[in-house]
Amino acid sequence: MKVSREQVAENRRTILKAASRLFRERGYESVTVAEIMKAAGLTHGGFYGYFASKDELIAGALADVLSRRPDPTGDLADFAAGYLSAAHRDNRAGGCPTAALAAETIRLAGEPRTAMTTGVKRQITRLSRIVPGETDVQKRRAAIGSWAAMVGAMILARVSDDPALSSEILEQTQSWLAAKAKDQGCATRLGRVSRGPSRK
Amino acid sequence: MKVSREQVAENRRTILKAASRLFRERGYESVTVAEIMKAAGLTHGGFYGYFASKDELIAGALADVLSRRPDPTGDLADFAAGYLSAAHRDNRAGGCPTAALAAETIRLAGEPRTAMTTGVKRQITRLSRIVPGETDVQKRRAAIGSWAAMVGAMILARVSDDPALSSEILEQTQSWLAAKAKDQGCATRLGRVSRGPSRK
DNA sequence: GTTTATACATGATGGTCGTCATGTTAAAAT
DNA sequence: ATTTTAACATGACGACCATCATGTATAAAC
Repeated sequence: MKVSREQVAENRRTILKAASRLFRERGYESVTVAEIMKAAGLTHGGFYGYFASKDELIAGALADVLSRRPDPTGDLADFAAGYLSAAHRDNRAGGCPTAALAAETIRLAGEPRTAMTTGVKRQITRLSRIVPGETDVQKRRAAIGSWAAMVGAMILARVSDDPALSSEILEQTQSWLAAKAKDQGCATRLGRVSRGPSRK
Repeated sequence: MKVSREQVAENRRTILKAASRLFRERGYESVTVAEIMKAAGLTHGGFYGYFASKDELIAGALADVLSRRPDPTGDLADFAAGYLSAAHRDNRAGGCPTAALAAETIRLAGEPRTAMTTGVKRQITRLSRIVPGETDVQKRRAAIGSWAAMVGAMILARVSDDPALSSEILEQTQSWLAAKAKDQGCATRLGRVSRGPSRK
């Protein structure tokens, strides 16, 4: 049975969304085409009317979810509090695609890698607008470091099967980022980082 | 043909080592038992004389490689310089098992998760000995934050198919960690982080 | 030296999954 | 209203892979 044009467009969006959620939750490989189509309310055979291959779906789903990522608002502490929350940790399917999929995407080439790279660039640019710092160079550095710390902390918290450790990673990384932000101001005010007390 | 006792012990080590390298390079799922055995110089049928299943091999290989991780020496800047190097980025198979496998291990239960959790705990403990800070609480926080940042930066650098961005992530995260370490000293010297200049 | 136990090679098996061929039905086009 | 087109359901195909059964040759035990 043929369906309407709008239905087709909606089906495509539904497939992309279902794929993105399943991939974030279980990775690219263990999720099957049949499963994605079932989650989208269709049967597996119809898949190839929408995508030429599973690889193409991966590229499409990744580009889609990354392009829809909301612009961070507020200051870095606000953003970090939301990102490094237990709710986010426990919501892989609906959470940050970078934390969920970057490590797997390393082994892919072409479109998925490029899509993820674009996502990293954009996130760095956006974060540099909200991190503290006096020069653009400083802000970009802080954006890169903070983003790496948040993504890394989320992965470490998720992999830890000790709940106390998992929470500690989220909380302490947040405090550490906050402390770093304040110190950054302090150090620059003193006239340069290099004037800080020397360590061995 | 039966082989000597020592040969058996060596074969087991060879299998674990080959598995660990292949897993770090290509992930748990896409690596086949036959491939691991071939890399170990054996045929696939013999595998089940050593391990009851591929899952058991995953647990064994992960525990093995994590337990052999060298203790960080020198100060944090030294460690970060080695960790956040282009050589490490380009050597997944021989590099940090956390950066390569933590994200995949999230989806596993039981022994592999526990092994990875133990690895995270140990690394935090070890890093807290070399990070700057005046109290144990501060040092542990810095160890957690720095470890998260290093693991996250390595993943982001590896996934970036733009070489300039990839290098920038490694270099700037390193500078950022160094600046943070110095500031941390500065801030505490000033008598508490909370006395830093207030931001909005 | 003979016997026994076992590590491993070879090959088979069953299940899973990506992909595709075909048929059917309903939307578009005329 | 009729024709045409296209979306999707059903089912099949072929490849891949984890696991296991069997045979064999050699180390270990006696």
